[in-house]
Amino acid sequence: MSTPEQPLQPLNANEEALLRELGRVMIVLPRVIDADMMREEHLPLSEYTTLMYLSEAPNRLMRMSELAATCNLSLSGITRVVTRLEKQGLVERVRCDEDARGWNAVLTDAGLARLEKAWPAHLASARRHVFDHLEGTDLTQLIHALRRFAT
Amino acid sequence: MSTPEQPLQPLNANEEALLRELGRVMIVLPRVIDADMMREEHLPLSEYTTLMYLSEAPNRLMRMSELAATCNLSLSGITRVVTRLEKQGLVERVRCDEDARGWNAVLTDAGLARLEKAWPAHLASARRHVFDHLEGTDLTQLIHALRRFAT
DNA sequence: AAAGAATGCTTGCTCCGTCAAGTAATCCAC
DNA sequence: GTGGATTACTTGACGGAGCAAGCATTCTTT
Repeated sequence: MSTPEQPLQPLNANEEALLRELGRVMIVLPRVIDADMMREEHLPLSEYTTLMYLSEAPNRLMRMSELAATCNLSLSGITRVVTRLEKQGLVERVRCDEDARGWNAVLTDAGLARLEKAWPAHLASARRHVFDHLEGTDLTQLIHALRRFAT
Repeated sequence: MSTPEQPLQPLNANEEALLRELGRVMIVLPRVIDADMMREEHLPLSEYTTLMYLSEAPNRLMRMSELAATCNLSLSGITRVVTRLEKQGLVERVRCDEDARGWNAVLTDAGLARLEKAWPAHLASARRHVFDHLEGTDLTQLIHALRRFAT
């Protein structure tokens, strides 16, 4: 390549290998976990995750925008997830007291029950695809690295 | 929960944290790298990856099914990527000599040039979102763990 | 050598998530 | 306190990726 360019060091062999594995995992892992959840619980991973974060919020309630950020979804994305969950009676939308522009998504009792029914499948999937392969890995170090990715 | 169930140990705090970070990275990392590639090169990550793997194949040529597996795409997914690349003149489809059902995707000279133009953007993105945050991480250990995920 | 099974790839359909534009409510300047 | 900007969320249009059905070719059996 003959064009002038910034001094970018190429990757070494280890970095190259990491990048390719990361590419694979990024694509495949969400797919297989979602497939597990669909097969065993007919609950997409996105909906499971949303229920999970809602269940941990005070009063099982979160503003839409807050929920979107927590779930790593766009605002329109969370609108659609919540609409689907609402149709199943698992969450409700209630207007926000202090700001009538805002909406809270609230986890219903049915939603909590659904989550409690579904979590073993999610846990099993996570074990199967992730934790069963972590022997000899320093978790703390790994978490620390992941936490800074894509920020 | 009162239903009988398999003895699933819940996750400890570290595992819980890892799972959530992994959830975030799986979702966000492909998105930001793709966004970088689009902004700087108008080349989606899926197309870049496809060109890259093709460039490394003998004769810059691969069977569709082989390419799909390598790129972690479904067969129909790779059909569509290759069709888009073909429209841009970056790859060609040529019938497979030894089996007329099969097709090879071949990287054209234009495709190779496109790849060489684009890779600095990809490398920079990978550095920015991944490698710049790996200080103090044992790469070999990490690669080894990732390689076994979702298999 | 002809018919039926299997293989390799493509196409039709659908889902899911993004972006951009739209709507409704609030904040701010004056 | 009224008009214009800003904010919170929703909706419409779009695109990417998967599955299942379809089409063409090859293999297998007799």
